[in-house]
Amino acid sequence: MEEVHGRHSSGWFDVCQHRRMSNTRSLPLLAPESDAAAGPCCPPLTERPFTAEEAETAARMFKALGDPVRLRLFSAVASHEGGEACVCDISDVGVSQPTVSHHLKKLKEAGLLTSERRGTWVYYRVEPSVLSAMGKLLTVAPAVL
Amino acid sequence: MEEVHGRHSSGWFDVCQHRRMSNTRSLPLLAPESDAAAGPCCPPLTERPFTAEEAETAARMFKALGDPVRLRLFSAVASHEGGEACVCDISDVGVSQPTVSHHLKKLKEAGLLTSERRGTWVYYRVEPSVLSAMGKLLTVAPAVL
DNA sequence: AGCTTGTTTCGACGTCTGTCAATGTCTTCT
DNA sequence: AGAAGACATTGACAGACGTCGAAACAAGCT
Repeated sequence: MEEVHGRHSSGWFDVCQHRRMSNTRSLPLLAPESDAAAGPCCPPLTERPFTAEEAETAARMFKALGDPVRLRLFSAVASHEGGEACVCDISDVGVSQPTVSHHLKKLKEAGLLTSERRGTWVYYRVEPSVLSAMGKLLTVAPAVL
Repeated sequence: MEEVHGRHSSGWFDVCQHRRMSNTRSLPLLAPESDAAAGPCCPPLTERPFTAEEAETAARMFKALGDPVRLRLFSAVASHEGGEACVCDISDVGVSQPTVSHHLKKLKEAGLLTSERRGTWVYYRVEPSVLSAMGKLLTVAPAVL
């Protein structure tokens, strides 16, 4: 058996790689649909003091990324080819597999990831609108001072 | 007694307002100095999977902003004129004064704020290098997919 | 049908976190 | 010196959180 890369049994990896190009749909960058956490949440942090509601919303996203394991998982998904990854490809973060699942669920609840089951595997994708929203949040206004 | 805005005794508020315009210095937007938590911590989230160390570092910052009260405090400081504010000007976030102090300490420990005592009051400033570092973190690479 | 593999859910445990009242420290004013 | 105001620290407590093993669920394979 040619052991390719670690603790997984042979066979499933190529399948994962093979399935990779099945979604060429462009992600809805600014589609404000039903999802609550996503979308146009808040102004830049430096523009004006946040209201209680804005802070509640934005803090949810920051909190989701405030755990090292979650951050690694999120980064792994975000940097994966096609912008998606199956759990088996990213669960090498030093914690048990149920814990990985728990964190992925948290990221999903925070609106940062979406999941889809295709056959045996579950694929996670980043929600790009949220990413850009958070980027805007941290935009330092050029000529504020 | 003219109850102005809640649970604070009268008198100190207007004094704070008066002190407010005493600093017109422009903030060093990209001064990379000695501070440990700040500076070049991590690549963009979408570039490659974070290592354990990178995740640990970046998660600390996200975690610090992962609380609504802290986020309001940080936003209040960041959006204040001159980029700094005394505690008395931003402590109207619905929690007790010790709790405000506790959160400001957390933000300071995370490297997001610095504090300086001037006379009776303590002024908090944002650490701009950290802000821009977090902004870069959330940069979505243009042509990744 | 049974077995195997990938993933989620459940239940429990210890730790961390946000909150407050009470107290302490530092500074200014009288 | 004494009093008062601004802010920090301490101690305590309830709730949230991260973690795991065990069990459940889902899909493919023999």
